[in-house]
Amino acid sequence: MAHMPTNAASHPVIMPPVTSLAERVTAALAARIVTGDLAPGSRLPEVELAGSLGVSRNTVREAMKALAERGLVLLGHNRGAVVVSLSVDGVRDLYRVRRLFELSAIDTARTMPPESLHEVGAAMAALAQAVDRADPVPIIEADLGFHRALVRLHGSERIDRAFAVSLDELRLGLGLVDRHNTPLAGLLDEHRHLYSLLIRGDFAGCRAALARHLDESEGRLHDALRP
Amino acid sequence: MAHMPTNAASHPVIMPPVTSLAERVTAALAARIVTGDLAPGSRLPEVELAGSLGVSRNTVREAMKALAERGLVLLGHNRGAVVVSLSVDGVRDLYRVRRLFELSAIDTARTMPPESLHEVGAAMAALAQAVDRADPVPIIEADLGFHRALVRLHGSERIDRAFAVSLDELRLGLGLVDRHNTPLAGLLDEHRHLYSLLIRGDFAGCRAALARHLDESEGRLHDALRP
DNA sequence: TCCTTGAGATTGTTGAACAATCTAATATAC
DNA sequence: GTATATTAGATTGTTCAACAATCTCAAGGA
Repeated sequence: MAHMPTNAASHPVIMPPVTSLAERVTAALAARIVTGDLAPGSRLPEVELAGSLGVSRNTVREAMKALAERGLVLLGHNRGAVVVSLSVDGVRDLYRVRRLFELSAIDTARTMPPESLHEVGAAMAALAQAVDRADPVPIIEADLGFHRALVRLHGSERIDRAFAVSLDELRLGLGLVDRHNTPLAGLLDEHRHLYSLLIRGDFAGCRAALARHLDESEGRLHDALRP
Repeated sequence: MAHMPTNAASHPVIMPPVTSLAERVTAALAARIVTGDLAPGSRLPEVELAGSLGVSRNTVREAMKALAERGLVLLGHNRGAVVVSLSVDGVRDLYRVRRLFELSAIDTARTMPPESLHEVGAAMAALAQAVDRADPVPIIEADLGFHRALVRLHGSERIDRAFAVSLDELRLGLGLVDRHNTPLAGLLDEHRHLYSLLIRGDFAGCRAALARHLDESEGRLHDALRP
């Protein structure tokens, strides 16, 4: 029983070896939020969730705190948690963050050995595969994965963490956009273009293309927020 | 009793109107950590803290989670919380974050009306005043305040929040540096120089000077970590 | 119409309890 | 004597039940 080989060495830090119950609840609620199962503006009563999830109210409470840190719910004193609803200002702010993290990442690639880009390449391949299957959720995930790979070029664990927070909010937004008007082929081509510019070493071109890509993405999100 | 004018309008969002107990515990522990009262590497037993603070273990637990999010303690499954000890790599990473947030902030100032810089000016004045009183803790606070004001030029609430996380860790580090070798006058002059370049509109010069400032600051921190 | 005044619901916080896990000292085997 | 097992104690993870504080909202009175 106790001789099971710990795969910590072979699998450095992919999935946390032990996930606390609160973390799993956090993940479950986060998933329901980003898929729209829990609509923006919904209240999240602790007792009800505790009952339906089969965990204690304290555990739900811990999850709420975590979700609030990730920007997925708003917490008010004695007012409970509410699923965030992206505002126009919020989207604008979110894309300020994206531009800061992603455009600067391209700059860091200038002084890096080409093999540092392999993670971006892997993310690119994953995106192509996801688009091929035409399943919306994995596509969103792969899209975000590509941009996360870009930000990883910074080589900073703290920058990754900070960007991850915004990624959660962004995931929430992309769920609204790609439901109806999905320019799938265009999406794949755009990312392929960004990647080719990057590995070709045309950093200025890549930066400009990425800036355009973000502008358009922000525009689509604003449109999806309008009705 | 109920007619007390709510000063929410006159005092927008300075201090949270109601601070939950867990938040106050978090603040208290954070203060003890950054002042060195709780040394790096110290374990933080929940029951002991709950007893000494006169709160329940659950509340301490919530505070731990919050401190972990702010990077002030490390949390391990079934292993409790430990005060972080800044490593050489950690400092290097921390300054990557500072460069990303602060240098880019100067760039945003290019396209902003000059009056947007008044917050930086206020922070500058506060720093001068703190240095005048020669009290170490307020000086550190004012130093950080200046750089936070810089980052605020982004005009992004999310960027502010992300930077605030790093500020907590940085505060921890600066507490180590400024204890013994305090080039007080130099510190004030450097910041005055940065500010004058900024309001003069010499953005390229300011960017370069800030880069140097950060390099030196990082160097001092690495030296303080050596013994 | 506006303000008060409730009752009901929800959150904030506590205390105690038990299971799971870690830590370290002890005992055992070689 | 060193190394491995074993055990006991301490600490954390999680749950439950209760009470106080606060919010919400509807009913009633000025």
